[in-house]
Amino acid sequence: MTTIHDVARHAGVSAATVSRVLNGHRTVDETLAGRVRAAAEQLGYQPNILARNLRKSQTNLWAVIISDVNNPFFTSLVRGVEDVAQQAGYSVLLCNSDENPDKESSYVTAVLAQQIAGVIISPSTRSESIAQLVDGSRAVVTIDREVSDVDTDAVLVDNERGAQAATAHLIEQGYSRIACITGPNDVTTATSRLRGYRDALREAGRPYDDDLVRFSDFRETGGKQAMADLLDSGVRPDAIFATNNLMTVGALETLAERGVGVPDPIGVVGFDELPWADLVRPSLSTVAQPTYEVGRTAAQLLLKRLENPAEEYTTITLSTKLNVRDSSRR
Amino acid sequence: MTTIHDVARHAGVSAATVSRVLNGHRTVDETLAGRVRAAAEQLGYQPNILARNLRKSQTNLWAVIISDVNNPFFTSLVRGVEDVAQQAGYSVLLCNSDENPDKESSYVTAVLAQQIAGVIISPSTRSESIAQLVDGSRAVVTIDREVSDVDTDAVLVDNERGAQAATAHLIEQGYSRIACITGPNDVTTATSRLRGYRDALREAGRPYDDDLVRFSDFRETGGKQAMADLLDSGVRPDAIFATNNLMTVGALETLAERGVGVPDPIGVVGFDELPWADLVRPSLSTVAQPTYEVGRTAAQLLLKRLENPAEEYTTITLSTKLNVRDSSRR
DNA sequence: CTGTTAGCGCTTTCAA
DNA sequence: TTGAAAGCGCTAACAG
Repeated sequence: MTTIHDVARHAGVSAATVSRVLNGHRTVDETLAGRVRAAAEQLGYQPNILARNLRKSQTNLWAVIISDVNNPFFTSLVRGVEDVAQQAGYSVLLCNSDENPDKESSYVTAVLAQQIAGVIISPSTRSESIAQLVDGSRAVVTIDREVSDVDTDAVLVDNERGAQAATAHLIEQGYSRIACITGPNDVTTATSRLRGYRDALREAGRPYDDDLVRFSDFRETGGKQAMADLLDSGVRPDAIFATNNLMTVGALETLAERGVGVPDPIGVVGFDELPWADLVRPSLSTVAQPTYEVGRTAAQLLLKRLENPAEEYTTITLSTKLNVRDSSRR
Repeated sequence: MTTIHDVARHAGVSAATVSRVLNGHRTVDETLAGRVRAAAEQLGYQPNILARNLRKSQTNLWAVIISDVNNPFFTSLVRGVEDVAQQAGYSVLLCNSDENPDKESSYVTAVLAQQIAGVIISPSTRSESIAQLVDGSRAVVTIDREVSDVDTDAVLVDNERGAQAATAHLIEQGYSRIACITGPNDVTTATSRLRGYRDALREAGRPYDDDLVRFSDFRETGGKQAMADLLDSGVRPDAIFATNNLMTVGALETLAERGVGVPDPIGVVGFDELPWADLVRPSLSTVAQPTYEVGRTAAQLLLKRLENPAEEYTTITLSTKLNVRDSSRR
């Protein structure tokens, strides 16, 4: 293995100069710099990243902490992060927290121990982990969910507007008893989307009825149960707005099992695009989030933060897009 | 930050002894060991992983090099790897090669430079990258595709049997002009699955007709085009066996666009399970691969290899499962 | 602008 | 069984 000293000897300079040239630090005489670059090239020199890491007490790694790579919402987000990271010379560590605060916290500990440069995290409900990261002076960007108590850069999506558009669309299609299956009420995405739903009802002069709302868990089984419950409880909804992709799937399962027709008698719109929304019959109306863009944007914020740790924190909110398909059109 | 020396001083021993105790090396007097552990506990000592990495010229990182996290086939595989890795104290770097040998090779270079401990890779067609990894004496496990020339541990799936079962099922359902849309003929998964298709025809005493076979690219657009081509070319297939998930989606798109009914007049079976196979109408018959298990198994092989680099190479072949649903039942 | 020097914190010979 | 000491390869403070 060729080291920086080999290059130095070969170029007739000191190791420090080689380091300066290769890292673009300070100004180095062009003649020397040329000799160094030539020597490095000739010897096929590859800097030892581990040594650099130790010296700088920092790795060239990012961690992305999400609840589950199996959720298509996250895969394309991860993809967006990775594309930016790679270009900037960082590698991406993948951490699945499974919405489990303990698992999340154990990853945070690992991140701190590994001296990861930066973290992009979709936080679970507790904010301690985030605080821990910020205290450990890691660059942190939160995505998807808002965190109170702790200041960080953040990339969010306009959940309220998205939910409002979805609900307004159902109203406009003539549905009158629109139910909402949302997530846990301590998760901001769940409450924002519920708020959008309520706003749309109010704007249309429709009553808001608690009986038509179910707080579930953002999981498939939860959506399935909530849907069954809505059908069984006698509230007779004629449309469903489900606030994430997994619960939408669950709701559809119940409807299919019971032989209830979509969009008639029951219309469906789900939050989150699904790769197969166009393929199902009827095709599924969704509120699409720009997931790849969320990942890209978060990565860019992280990059900025690493370059300039003192800068003001930024929150970027991206827009959703309502994709009207057959499941809500009658 | 507390270092190993702090612990040593606090326990009244040398740093070397602390290291030995904490790594379980050699035999250390139980009294001293106890003092060391107590001191470490008390000071909240966390070993500096970066220093250890440098010293050992190796990280506690694994890389998973796949073509694209957006493909559900890979997400659950990655999940399987991560679950094992985390338990064993490794972290997982995610690398999307996009089936692009250059990108793959650039990741391999990065892996070598980062001194990653082990690599799990779904190799593109060229085997140079694998050779490079093996030469660089990284522990390597290949998955999904067979690699000639280079010896590694491997986890495969019984593609031939899976394809055969799918085709036999179509025959049994009374389809007589069964087409096959397969991948590039330099990719082993494509050729194995085609072989299975052919075997099934032969066993049933059916003719094998080149005109009913299309070599495509394992992508959605490729499957879409191949399907269109089959419909337009006058060969009049009455069933389709598509050899991966993305091409199955493409084929279904063409069928939907043209208003061709499934399973009548055309039956469809796809290789690879899809999370929504049950949700589409008609539900989609698939050859399911145990993707999570593939990931788990690969990770376990990697672990073994790291423990004992000299061991014989193993290839583990897992079985597929035919999930018969409505798209192939008439 | 360049070189010397001093570590980063750990593991692992080597000698006791 | 234990400790002293060396050094992994790099960067950055300092001196020239």
